[in-house]
Amino acid sequence: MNAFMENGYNKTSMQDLKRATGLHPGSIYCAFENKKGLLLAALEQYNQDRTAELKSIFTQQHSAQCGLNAYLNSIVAECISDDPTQACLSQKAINEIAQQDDEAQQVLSNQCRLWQRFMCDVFVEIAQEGGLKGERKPEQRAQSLIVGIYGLRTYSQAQKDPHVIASIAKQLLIDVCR
Amino acid sequence: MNAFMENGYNKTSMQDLKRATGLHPGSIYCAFENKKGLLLAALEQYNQDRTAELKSIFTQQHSAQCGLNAYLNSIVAECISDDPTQACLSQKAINEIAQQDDEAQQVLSNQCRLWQRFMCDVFVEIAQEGGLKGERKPEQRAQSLIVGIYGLRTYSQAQKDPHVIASIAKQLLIDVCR
DNA sequence: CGATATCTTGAATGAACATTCAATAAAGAG
DNA sequence: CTCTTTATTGAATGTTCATTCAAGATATCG
Repeated sequence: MNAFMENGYNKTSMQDLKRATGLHPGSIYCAFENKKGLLLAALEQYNQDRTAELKSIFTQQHSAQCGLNAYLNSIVAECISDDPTQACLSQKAINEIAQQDDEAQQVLSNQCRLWQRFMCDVFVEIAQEGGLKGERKPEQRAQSLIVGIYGLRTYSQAQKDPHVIASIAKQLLIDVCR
Repeated sequence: MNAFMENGYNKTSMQDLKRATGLHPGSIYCAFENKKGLLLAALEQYNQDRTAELKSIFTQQHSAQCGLNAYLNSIVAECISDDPTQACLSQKAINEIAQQDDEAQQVLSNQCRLWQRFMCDVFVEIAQEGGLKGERKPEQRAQSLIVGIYGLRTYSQAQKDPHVIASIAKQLLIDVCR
Protein backbone atom coordinates (compact mmCIF):
# COMPACT_ATOMS: atom_id res chain seq x y z
CA MET A 1 0.00 0.00 0.00
CA ASN A 2 2.68 2.48 0.97
CA ALA A 3 4.74 1.81 -2.14
CA PHE A 4 1.75 2.35 -4.42
CA MET A 5 0.75 5.47 -2.51
CA GLU A 6 4.21 6.98 -2.79
CA ASN A 7 4.87 6.29 -6.47
CA GLY A 8 1.55 5.42 -7.99
CA TYR A 9 1.00 2.10 -9.73
CA ASN A 10 3.00 2.51 -12.91
CA LYS A 11 6.02 4.11 -11.30
CA THR A 12 6.27 1.40 -8.63
CA SER A 13 8.74 -1.23 -9.79
CA MET A 14 8.90 -4.84 -8.70
CA GLN A 15 12.08 -3.90 -6.88
CA ASP A 16 10.18 -1.27 -4.89
CA LEU A 17 7.59 -3.90 -4.04
CA LYS A 18 10.27 -6.37 -3.06
CA ARG A 19 11.68 -3.79 -0.67
CA ALA A 20 8.26 -2.77 0.63
CA THR A 21 6.99 -6.30 1.24
CA GLY A 22 10.22 -8.03 2.22
CA LEU A 23 9.22 -10.78 -0.23
CA HIS A 24 11.28 -12.00 -3.14
CA PRO A 25 9.83 -11.69 -6.66
CA GLY A 26 8.99 -15.39 -6.84
CA SER A 27 6.98 -15.25 -3.64
CA ILE A 28 5.07 -12.20 -4.80
CA TYR A 29 4.19 -13.92 -8.06
CA CYS A 30 3.24 -17.09 -6.20
CA ALA A 31 0.91 -15.23 -3.86
CA PHE A 32 -0.54 -12.51 -6.13
CA GLU A 33 0.03 -13.82 -9.66
CA ASN A 34 1.47 -10.52 -10.89
CA LYS A 35 1.96 -6.86 -10.13
CA LYS A 36 -1.67 -6.01 -10.76
CA GLY A 37 -2.76 -8.80 -8.45
CA LEU A 38 -0.72 -7.21 -5.70
CA LEU A 39 -2.31 -3.85 -6.44
CA LEU A 40 -5.80 -5.35 -6.18
CA ALA A 41 -4.85 -6.96 -2.87
CA ALA A 42 -3.46 -3.63 -1.66
CA LEU A 43 -6.67 -1.84 -2.69
CA GLU A 44 -8.69 -4.44 -0.80
CA GLN A 45 -6.55 -4.13 2.31
CA TYR A 46 -6.55 -0.37 2.12
CA ASN A 47 -10.33 -0.29 1.89
CA GLN A 48 -10.71 -2.59 4.89
CA ASP A 49 -8.35 -0.47 6.96
CA ARG A 50 -10.05 2.78 5.99
CA THR A 51 -13.53 1.41 6.52
CA ALA A 52 -12.60 0.32 10.03
CA GLU A 53 -11.05 3.71 10.71
CA LEU A 54 -14.11 5.48 9.32
CA LYS A 55 -16.50 3.55 11.52
CA SER A 56 -14.28 4.06 14.54
CA ILE A 57 -14.33 7.84 14.06
CA PHE A 58 -18.12 7.87 14.05
CA THR A 59 -18.55 5.53 17.02
CA GLN A 60 -16.12 7.61 19.05
CA GLN A 61 -18.37 10.64 18.76
CA HIS A 62 -21.65 11.00 20.61
CA SER A 63 -23.64 12.12 17.56
CA ALA A 64 -23.53 11.59 13.81
CA GLN A 65 -23.19 15.32 13.43
CA CYS A 66 -20.05 15.42 15.56
CA GLY A 67 -18.86 12.30 13.76
CA LEU A 68 -19.08 13.97 10.37
CA ASN A 69 -17.26 16.97 11.69
CA ALA A 70 -14.50 14.82 13.16
CA TYR A 71 -14.28 12.84 9.93
CA LEU A 72 -13.81 15.94 7.82
CA ASN A 73 -11.20 17.21 10.25
CA SER A 74 -9.26 13.99 9.88
CA ILE A 75 -9.35 14.33 6.10
CA VAL A 76 -8.16 17.92 6.33
CA ALA A 77 -5.26 16.71 8.47
CA GLU A 78 -4.35 14.17 5.80
CA CYS A 79 -4.58 16.75 3.02
CA ILE A 80 -2.32 19.14 4.87
CA SER A 81 0.25 16.47 5.68
CA ASP A 82 3.29 16.06 3.46
CA ASP A 83 3.51 12.35 4.19
CA PRO A 84 2.71 10.57 0.91
CA THR A 85 1.31 7.58 2.80
CA GLN A 86 -1.44 9.87 4.12
CA ALA A 87 -2.81 10.21 0.60
CA CYS A 88 -5.84 8.16 -0.43
CA LEU A 89 -4.83 5.06 -2.37
CA SER A 90 -8.35 4.66 -3.80
CA GLN A 91 -8.36 8.17 -5.18
CA LYS A 92 -4.89 7.81 -6.67
CA ALA A 93 -5.90 4.53 -8.28
CA ILE A 94 -9.16 5.95 -9.65
CA ASN A 95 -7.27 8.75 -11.34
CA GLU A 96 -4.36 6.66 -12.56
CA ILE A 97 -5.75 3.32 -13.64
CA ALA A 98 -9.56 3.14 -13.49
CA GLN A 99 -9.59 4.18 -17.14
CA GLN A 100 -6.94 1.63 -18.11
CA ASP A 101 -8.06 -1.51 -16.31
CA ASP A 102 -11.59 -2.83 -16.05
CA GLU A 103 -10.95 -5.10 -13.09
CA ALA A 104 -9.45 -2.31 -11.01
CA GLN A 105 -12.22 0.03 -12.13
CA GLN A 106 -14.84 -2.39 -10.86
CA VAL A 107 -13.17 -2.87 -7.49
CA LEU A 108 -12.84 0.89 -7.05
CA SER A 109 -16.39 1.47 -8.17
CA ASN A 110 -17.69 -0.99 -5.58
CA GLN A 111 -15.60 0.52 -2.82
CA CYS A 112 -16.90 3.95 -3.71
CA ARG A 113 -20.46 2.65 -3.61
CA LEU A 114 -19.97 1.13 -0.16
CA TRP A 115 -18.43 4.30 1.16
CA GLN A 116 -21.36 6.26 -0.21
CA ARG A 117 -23.83 3.86 1.40
CA PHE A 118 -22.15 4.33 4.76
CA MET A 119 -22.23 8.11 4.43
CA CYS A 120 -25.85 7.91 3.39
CA ASP A 121 -26.67 6.15 6.68
CA VAL A 122 -24.78 8.89 8.49
CA PHE A 123 -27.02 11.52 6.93
CA VAL A 124 -30.12 9.56 7.90
CA GLU A 125 -28.84 9.68 11.47
CA ILE A 126 -28.02 13.37 11.28
CA ALA A 127 -31.53 14.01 9.99
CA GLN A 128 -32.94 12.18 13.01
CA GLU A 129 -30.77 14.37 15.23
CA GLY A 130 -32.35 17.37 13.51
CA GLY A 131 -29.06 18.51 12.02
CA LEU A 132 -30.25 18.98 8.43
CA LYS A 133 -32.04 22.10 7.27
CA GLY A 134 -33.33 21.46 3.73
CA GLU A 135 -35.06 18.43 2.27
CA ARG A 136 -32.34 16.92 0.08
CA LYS A 137 -32.25 13.16 0.10
CA PRO A 138 -29.46 11.55 2.16
CA GLU A 139 -28.21 9.76 -0.97
CA GLN A 140 -27.62 13.08 -2.67
CA ARG A 141 -25.93 14.53 0.37
CA ALA A 142 -23.63 11.53 0.52
CA GLN A 143 -22.80 11.99 -3.17
CA SER A 144 -21.99 15.65 -2.68
CA LEU A 145 -19.86 14.88 0.34
CA ILE A 146 -17.82 12.26 -1.47
CA VAL A 147 -17.35 14.50 -4.47
CA GLY A 148 -16.24 17.25 -2.10
CA ILE A 149 -13.71 14.98 -0.42
CA TYR A 150 -12.29 13.78 -3.74
CA GLY A 151 -12.05 17.39 -4.82
CA LEU A 152 -10.41 18.49 -1.62
CA ARG A 153 -7.76 15.81 -1.96
CA THR A 154 -6.93 16.85 -5.52
CA TYR A 155 -7.03 20.56 -4.73
CA SER A 156 -4.74 20.18 -1.74
CA GLN A 157 -2.01 18.75 -3.94
CA ALA A 158 -2.03 21.91 -6.05
CA GLN A 159 -2.61 24.41 -3.23
CA LYS A 160 -1.27 23.23 0.10
CA ASP A 161 -2.37 26.15 2.25
CA PRO A 162 -3.65 24.62 5.52
CA HIS A 163 -5.96 27.51 6.25
CA VAL A 164 -7.57 27.38 2.81
CA ILE A 165 -8.02 23.60 2.93
CA ALA A 166 -9.67 23.84 6.34
CA SER A 167 -12.03 26.59 5.22
CA ILE A 168 -13.10 24.70 2.12
CA ALA A 169 -13.84 21.65 4.27
CA LYS A 170 -15.84 23.80 6.67
CA GLN A 171 -17.91 25.16 3.79
CA LEU A 172 -18.39 21.64 2.46
CA LEU A 173 -19.82 20.58 5.81
CA ILE A 174 -22.21 23.53 5.72
CA ASP A 175 -23.34 22.89 2.14
CA VAL A 176 -23.87 19.20 2.69
CA CYS A 177 -25.99 19.71 5.82
CA ARG A 178 -28.01 22.61 4.42
CA MET B 1 -1.39 15.83 -24.71
CA ASN B 2 -3.55 12.97 -25.93
CA ALA B 3 -0.93 10.35 -25.19
CA PHE B 4 -0.46 11.61 -21.64
CA MET B 5 -4.22 11.82 -21.12
CA GLU B 6 -4.78 8.26 -22.30
CA ASN B 7 -2.00 6.55 -20.38
CA GLY B 8 -0.90 8.99 -17.73
CA TYR B 9 2.70 10.15 -17.54
CA ASN B 10 4.50 7.06 -16.28
CA LYS B 11 2.71 4.59 -18.52
CA THR B 12 3.39 6.67 -21.64
CA SER B 13 6.53 5.39 -23.33
CA MET B 14 8.81 7.28 -25.65
CA GLN B 15 7.46 5.05 -28.39
CA ASP B 16 3.92 6.23 -27.64
CA LEU B 17 5.16 9.80 -27.80
CA LYS B 18 6.95 9.13 -31.06
CA ARG B 19 3.69 7.85 -32.52
CA ALA B 20 1.63 10.67 -31.03
CA THR B 21 3.93 13.48 -32.17
CA GLY B 22 5.20 12.04 -35.43
CA LEU B 23 8.67 13.04 -34.26
CA HIS B 24 11.65 10.77 -33.91
CA PRO B 25 13.24 10.37 -30.46
CA GLY B 26 16.19 12.59 -31.35
CA SER B 27 13.91 15.44 -32.38
CA ILE B 28 11.89 15.16 -29.21
CA TYR B 29 15.04 15.32 -27.11
CA CYS B 30 16.35 18.21 -29.17
CA ALA B 31 13.16 20.20 -28.69
CA PHE B 32 12.12 19.25 -25.14
CA GLU B 33 15.31 17.93 -23.51
CA ASN B 34 13.60 14.82 -22.12
CA LYS B 35 10.29 13.13 -21.46
CA LYS B 36 9.44 15.41 -18.56
CA GLY B 37 10.17 18.46 -20.71
CA LEU B 38 7.61 17.22 -23.18
CA LEU B 39 5.11 16.75 -20.37
CA LEU B 40 5.66 20.29 -19.14
CA ALA B 41 5.18 21.58 -22.69
CA ALA B 42 2.01 19.51 -22.99
CA LEU B 43 0.70 20.88 -19.69
CA GLU B 44 1.43 24.40 -20.91
CA GLN B 45 -0.31 23.82 -24.23
CA TYR B 46 -3.24 22.11 -22.56
CA ASN B 47 -3.71 25.01 -20.19
CA GLN B 48 -3.64 27.52 -23.03
CA ASP B 49 -6.22 25.56 -24.99
CA ARG B 50 -8.50 25.10 -22.00
CA THR B 51 -8.19 28.72 -20.93
CA ALA B 52 -9.22 29.87 -24.39
CA GLU B 53 -12.12 27.44 -24.39
CA LEU B 54 -13.16 28.55 -20.93
CA LYS B 55 -13.22 32.20 -21.89
CA SER B 56 -15.07 31.43 -25.09
CA ILE B 57 -17.83 29.64 -23.19
CA PHE B 58 -18.39 32.66 -20.98
CA THR B 59 -18.28 35.24 -23.78
CA GLN B 60 -20.77 33.22 -25.78
CA GLN B 61 -23.37 33.58 -23.03
CA HIS B 62 -25.18 36.82 -22.30
CA SER B 63 -24.61 36.68 -18.54
CA ALA B 64 -22.00 35.30 -16.18
CA GLN B 65 -24.75 33.26 -14.58
CA CYS B 66 -25.59 31.54 -17.87
CA GLY B 67 -21.89 31.22 -18.55
CA LEU B 68 -21.29 29.29 -15.33
CA ASN B 69 -24.22 27.05 -16.11
CA ALA B 70 -22.94 26.36 -19.63
CA TYR B 71 -19.45 25.74 -18.26
CA LEU B 72 -20.66 23.16 -15.78
CA ASN B 73 -22.72 21.49 -18.49
CA SER B 74 -19.63 21.19 -20.66
CA ILE B 75 -17.75 19.57 -17.79
CA VAL B 76 -20.59 17.14 -17.18
CA ALA B 77 -20.44 16.21 -20.86
CA GLU B 78 -16.73 15.51 -20.53
CA CYS B 79 -17.24 13.45 -17.38
CA ILE B 80 -19.90 11.35 -19.04
CA SER B 81 -17.85 10.78 -22.18
CA ASP B 82 -15.80 7.62 -22.53
CA ASP B 83 -13.21 9.34 -24.67
CA PRO B 84 -10.00 9.44 -22.62
CA THR B 85 -8.88 12.63 -24.37
CA GLN B 86 -11.88 14.37 -22.78
CA ALA B 87 -10.32 13.89 -19.35
CA CYS B 88 -8.51 16.79 -17.70
CA LEU B 89 -4.75 16.54 -18.17
CA SER B 90 -4.11 18.95 -15.30
CA GLN B 91 -6.12 16.87 -12.88
CA LYS B 92 -4.48 13.63 -13.98
CA ALA B 93 -1.07 15.22 -13.60
CA ILE B 94 -1.87 16.67 -10.16
CA ASN B 95 -2.87 13.24 -8.91
CA GLU B 96 -0.08 11.32 -10.59
CA ILE B 97 3.04 13.45 -10.37
CA ALA B 98 2.55 16.65 -8.35
CA GLN B 99 3.83 14.75 -5.33
CA GLN B 100 6.82 13.34 -7.20
CA ASP B 101 8.13 16.32 -9.12
CA ASP B 102 8.54 19.84 -7.79
CA GLU B 103 8.74 21.51 -11.19
CA ALA B 104 5.50 19.94 -12.38
CA GLN B 105 3.88 20.70 -9.04
CA GLN B 106 4.72 24.36 -9.40
CA VAL B 107 3.39 24.60 -12.97
CA LEU B 108 0.16 22.88 -11.94
CA SER B 109 -0.16 25.02 -8.86
CA ASN B 110 0.15 28.19 -10.94
CA GLN B 111 -2.37 26.99 -13.48
CA CYS B 112 -4.80 26.19 -10.70
CA ARG B 113 -4.33 29.64 -9.24
CA LEU B 114 -5.00 31.31 -12.59
CA TRP B 115 -8.12 29.21 -13.13
CA GLN B 116 -9.30 30.19 -9.67
CA ARG B 117 -8.66 33.86 -10.35
CA PHE B 118 -10.75 33.69 -13.51
CA MET B 119 -13.58 31.98 -11.67
CA CYS B 120 -13.35 34.57 -8.95
CA ASP B 121 -13.95 37.30 -11.54
CA VAL B 122 -16.94 35.32 -12.79
CA PHE B 123 -18.46 35.35 -9.32
CA VAL B 124 -17.89 39.09 -9.02
CA GLU B 125 -19.86 39.45 -12.23
CA ILE B 126 -22.61 37.12 -11.07
CA ALA B 127 -22.87 39.15 -7.87
CA GLN B 128 -23.34 42.30 -9.94
CA GLU B 129 -26.08 40.51 -11.86
CA GLY B 130 -27.72 39.77 -8.52
CA GLY B 131 -27.30 36.04 -8.89
CA LEU B 132 -25.78 35.33 -5.47
CA LYS B 133 -27.87 34.96 -2.34
CA GLY B 134 -25.51 34.82 0.65
CA GLU B 135 -22.48 36.93 1.43
CA ARG B 136 -19.62 34.52 0.80
CA LYS B 137 -16.58 36.07 -0.80
CA PRO B 138 -16.09 35.37 -4.52
CA GLU B 139 -12.66 33.85 -3.75
CA GLN B 140 -14.25 31.25 -1.53
CA ARG B 141 -16.94 30.50 -4.08
CA ALA B 142 -14.27 30.00 -6.73
CA GLN B 143 -12.42 27.65 -4.42
CA SER B 144 -15.51 25.59 -3.73
CA LEU B 145 -16.34 25.44 -7.43
CA ILE B 146 -12.90 24.22 -8.40
CA VAL B 147 -12.90 21.65 -5.62
CA GLY B 148 -16.32 20.50 -6.81
CA ILE B 149 -15.11 20.13 -10.40
CA TYR B 150 -12.02 18.19 -9.34
CA GLY B 151 -14.26 15.97 -7.26
CA LEU B 152 -16.78 15.49 -10.04
CA ARG B 153 -14.05 14.37 -12.40
CA THR B 154 -12.71 11.80 -9.95
CA TYR B 155 -16.17 10.60 -8.94
CA SER B 156 -17.26 10.14 -12.54
CA GLN B 157 -14.44 7.67 -13.13
CA ALA B 158 -15.79 5.47 -10.35
CA GLN B 159 -19.51 6.00 -10.98
CA LYS B 160 -20.28 6.79 -14.59
CA ASP B 161 -24.05 7.28 -14.30
CA PRO B 162 -24.86 10.30 -16.49
CA HIS B 163 -27.95 11.20 -14.50
CA VAL B 164 -26.09 11.15 -11.19
CA ILE B 165 -23.19 13.21 -12.55
CA ALA B 166 -25.58 15.82 -13.91
CA SER B 167 -27.48 16.05 -10.64
CA ILE B 168 -24.30 16.49 -8.59
CA ALA B 169 -23.21 19.27 -10.92
CA LYS B 170 -26.60 20.92 -10.57
CA GLN B 171 -26.32 20.84 -6.81
CA LEU B 172 -22.79 22.21 -7.02
CA LEU B 173 -24.08 25.17 -8.99
CA ILE B 174 -26.74 25.78 -6.34
CA ASP B 175 -24.31 25.52 -3.42
CA VAL B 176 -21.75 27.77 -5.00
CA CYS B 177 -24.26 30.52 -5.79
CA ARG B 178 -26.04 30.32 -2.46
C1' DC C 1 26.11 27.71 -56.69
C1' DG C 2 28.93 26.73 -52.51
C1' DA C 3 29.58 27.00 -47.74
C1' DT C 4 27.91 26.95 -43.29
C1' DA C 5 24.56 26.09 -39.98
C1' DT C 6 20.52 23.75 -38.31
C1' DC C 7 17.38 20.08 -38.14
C1' DT C 8 16.05 15.22 -38.77
C1' DT C 9 16.81 10.42 -38.70
C1' DG C 10 16.66 5.84 -36.57
C1' DA C 11 19.77 2.42 -35.11
C1' DA C 12 22.52 1.69 -30.96
C1' DT C 13 23.05 1.86 -25.85
C1' DG C 14 22.88 0.38 -21.30
C1' DA C 15 19.79 0.42 -17.60
C1' DA C 16 15.62 -1.05 -15.59
C1' DC C 17 11.61 -3.54 -16.19
C1' DA C 18 8.07 -7.59 -15.16
C1' DT C 19 8.25 -12.24 -15.03
C1' DT C 20 10.03 -17.14 -14.71
C1' DC C 21 12.12 -21.20 -12.82
C1' DA C 22 15.26 -24.61 -11.20
C1' DA C 23 17.34 -25.12 -6.88
C1' DT C 24 16.92 -24.95 -2.01
C1' DA C 25 14.68 -24.87 2.40
C1' DA C 26 10.89 -25.69 5.46
C1' DA C 27 6.76 -27.88 6.88
C1' DG C 28 3.57 -31.61 7.26
C1' DA C 29 2.06 -36.48 7.01
C1' DG C 30 2.64 -41.26 7.86
C1' DC D 1 12.81 -40.55 10.84
C1' DT D 2 11.40 -40.61 5.87
C1' DC D 3 8.72 -39.18 2.23
C1' DT D 4 5.82 -35.82 0.12
C1' DT D 5 4.20 -31.37 -0.32
C1' DT D 6 4.59 -26.55 -0.03
C1' DA D 7 7.13 -22.19 0.34
C1' DT D 8 11.21 -19.48 -0.54
C1' DT D 9 15.08 -17.92 -3.01
C1' DG D 10 17.54 -14.94 -6.24
C1' DA D 11 19.88 -15.33 -10.49
C1' DA D 12 18.49 -15.52 -15.32
C1' DT D 13 15.28 -14.20 -19.15
C1' DG D 14 13.84 -11.50 -22.78
C1' DT D 15 11.55 -7.25 -23.28
C1' DT D 16 10.94 -2.51 -23.09
C1' DC D 17 12.52 1.64 -21.39
C1' DA D 18 14.58 6.62 -21.81
C1' DT D 19 18.29 8.53 -23.91
C1' DT D 20 22.27 9.38 -27.22
C1' DC D 21 24.73 10.32 -31.42
C1' DA D 22 26.93 10.03 -35.82
C1' DA D 23 25.23 10.25 -40.33
C1' DG D 24 22.37 12.31 -43.54
C1' DA D 25 19.04 15.80 -45.12
C1' DT D 26 17.48 20.38 -45.42
C1' DA D 27 17.64 25.15 -44.91
C1' DT D 28 20.19 29.74 -44.80
C1' DC D 29 22.90 33.10 -46.69
C1' DG D 30 26.70 35.34 -49.11
